[in-house]
Amino acid sequence: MHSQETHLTEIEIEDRLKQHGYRLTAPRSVIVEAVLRHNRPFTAEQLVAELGDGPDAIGRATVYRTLEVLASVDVLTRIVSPDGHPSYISGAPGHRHHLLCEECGTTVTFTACPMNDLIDTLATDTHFLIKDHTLEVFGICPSCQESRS
Amino acid sequence: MHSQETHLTEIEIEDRLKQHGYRLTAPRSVIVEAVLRHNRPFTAEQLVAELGDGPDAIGRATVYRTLEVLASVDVLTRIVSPDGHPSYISGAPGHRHHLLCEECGTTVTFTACPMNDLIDTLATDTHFLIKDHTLEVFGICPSCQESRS
DNA sequence: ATCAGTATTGATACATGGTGTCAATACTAT
DNA sequence: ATAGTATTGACACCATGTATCAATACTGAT
Ligand SMILES: [Mn+2]
Ligand SMILES: [Mn+2]
Ligand SMILES: [Zn+2]
Ligand SMILES: [Zn+2]
Repeated sequence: MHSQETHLTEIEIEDRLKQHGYRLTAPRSVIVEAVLRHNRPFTAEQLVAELGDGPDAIGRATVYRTLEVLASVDVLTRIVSPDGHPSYISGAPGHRHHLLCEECGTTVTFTACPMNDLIDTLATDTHFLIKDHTLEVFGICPSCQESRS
Repeated sequence: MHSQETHLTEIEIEDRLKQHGYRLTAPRSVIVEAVLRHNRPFTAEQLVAELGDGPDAIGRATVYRTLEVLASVDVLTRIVSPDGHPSYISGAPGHRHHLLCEECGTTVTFTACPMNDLIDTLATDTHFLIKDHTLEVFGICPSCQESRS
């Protein structure tokens, strides 16, 4: 099966931060909660807008830094769309790719990676040392297909 | 074979522009020549720096617009690296992907696309209408591997 | 519980990369 | 040669992200 609904809980994520040597702070908790409220890709600016106002406002820089941290700990994937606008998708740690709806942002995560064979071929053919790859798939989700016709 | 050295000539590119209804202008010719001088990924700003000075300086906006045009005509691939910085790679039109050296930018273009099978599976599994995909591979080229040890 | 050391925060200023406007100019088809 | 329109480029502007740095808040050790 491709789809994979598993998300870590807030506590699991905060443990993970600690395990990686990060401190547990109030702003980070707030950001983690906000991240978990999203089940679609969101931008850093969206989060800034959500959290950057009111009495316990969180600074723009902190939001950006924390998103980086969460990505480095692998509970967040930073995905750069072809038009160059980066967005974040939360999910369980591990190698994963995404199928995104271009209209509404609905995301299907899949862990099947078709690259393994190709990588071997490329390595022997080119003598490159392969380190990494990006792979994202774009389309229209069933619901958006309907509301089109 | 994966590697594919084919590049269009300046004249072929300009014909292609005409065929797509674009006018042939002096700035565009200059930009096409500049693009063809690069055999590695380059950024828009690099080109602005190369062409934005001197007597026949080309405006920043024109450089950006022309790169867009060339990409839309498929003689240029705009590739957004994971850190979000876009760069351009010239090449012959058609479906293609790239293997890039993270150190020196050396690029191997390949037309073998491992996505076809996966796309079918994803489509039947998720009922998405698949439109597009991005796939880029990163590594270290043989020459840069040597100069490391 | 207190403390010292240090990671983190957030205000601010700055940098980068890219876009919208619009009058002037240059193509191109006729 | 001309008319019509695509293109140019100066300019101002915006959006996204980063460096700095003094103030604050964690954390582990005592
Ligand atoms: Mn993969
Ligand atoms: Mn492909
Ligand atoms: Zn949709
Ligand atoms: Zn290299």
